[in-house]
Amino acid sequence: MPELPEVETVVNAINKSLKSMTIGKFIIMNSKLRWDINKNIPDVVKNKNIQNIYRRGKHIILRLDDGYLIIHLGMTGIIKFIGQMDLNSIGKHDHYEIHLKDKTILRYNDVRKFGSIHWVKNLKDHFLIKNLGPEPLSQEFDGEYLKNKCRNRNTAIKNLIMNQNIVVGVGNIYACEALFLSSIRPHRKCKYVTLKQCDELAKSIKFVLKKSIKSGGTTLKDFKTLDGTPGYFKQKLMIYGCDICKCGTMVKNIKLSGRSSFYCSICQK
DNA sequence: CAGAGCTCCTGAATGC
DNA sequence: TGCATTCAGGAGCTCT
Repeated sequence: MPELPEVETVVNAINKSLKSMTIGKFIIMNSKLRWDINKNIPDVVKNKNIQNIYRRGKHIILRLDDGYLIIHLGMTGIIKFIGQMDLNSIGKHDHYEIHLKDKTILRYNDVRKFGSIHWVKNLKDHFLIKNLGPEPLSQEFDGEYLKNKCRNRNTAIKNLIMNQNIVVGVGNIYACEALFLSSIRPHRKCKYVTLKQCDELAKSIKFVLKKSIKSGGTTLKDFKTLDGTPGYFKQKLMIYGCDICKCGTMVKNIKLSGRSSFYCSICQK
């Protein structure tokens, strides 16, 4: 499931092939995603140059001459390079293709249809972008920032760090891992989390994300050479999906806002 | 406003 | 073997 590191990996993987290239055509095979793909996109992006490709939170942003494409991978979205020969075999879950003038073809596949693509003139005002919190790897995001957001809040700390309006890019897995590393229980109420703990938590979030980006980088090669095989990096997770903590205690799994939340009742307070 | 729960979707895993 | 049920999860939306 794509969280920030996976999106970063994808952006890195497609950056070289797309930057400064021109879109030849955009083909919609199946417009049904989280939001229906706007039928105007093929016309609007035709012959446009891709000036820049970058990540904002979990969104992939393609900056074109006069607007932006905002791509979200949802849960199961995959962008792969395909060859001319693959054009004949359109899979059940293939949704759209971007054909560049130089014959490079990108195809978007999404089994669960939680992903999306939007065309927008003004990025900052778009509803998916305008309320996003700071990037977790930025200086702005630190213990003090977190502590301020925690004040007077009754919700669980795990909900807070997964809230994209507070900080972007932290999904369920990394939230669990970061809380484990900073010895805080996922259901601890925000208002009871101390500044010291917020410090630890902010550091842990940066740590797990950086580590994953690094190991995501190793799948970058696979991503390209294997021609689209999903490059989910396999990282050793300390707590998510584990049965037993490194301390020997049984790992607990509770539901928070419908999400599986793994923690160790001994190591986390 | 804050926060909990619902919802979209499909395939894998589990139950009888 | 096979049908039915449960679950996973990003995040906007609805309701309290």
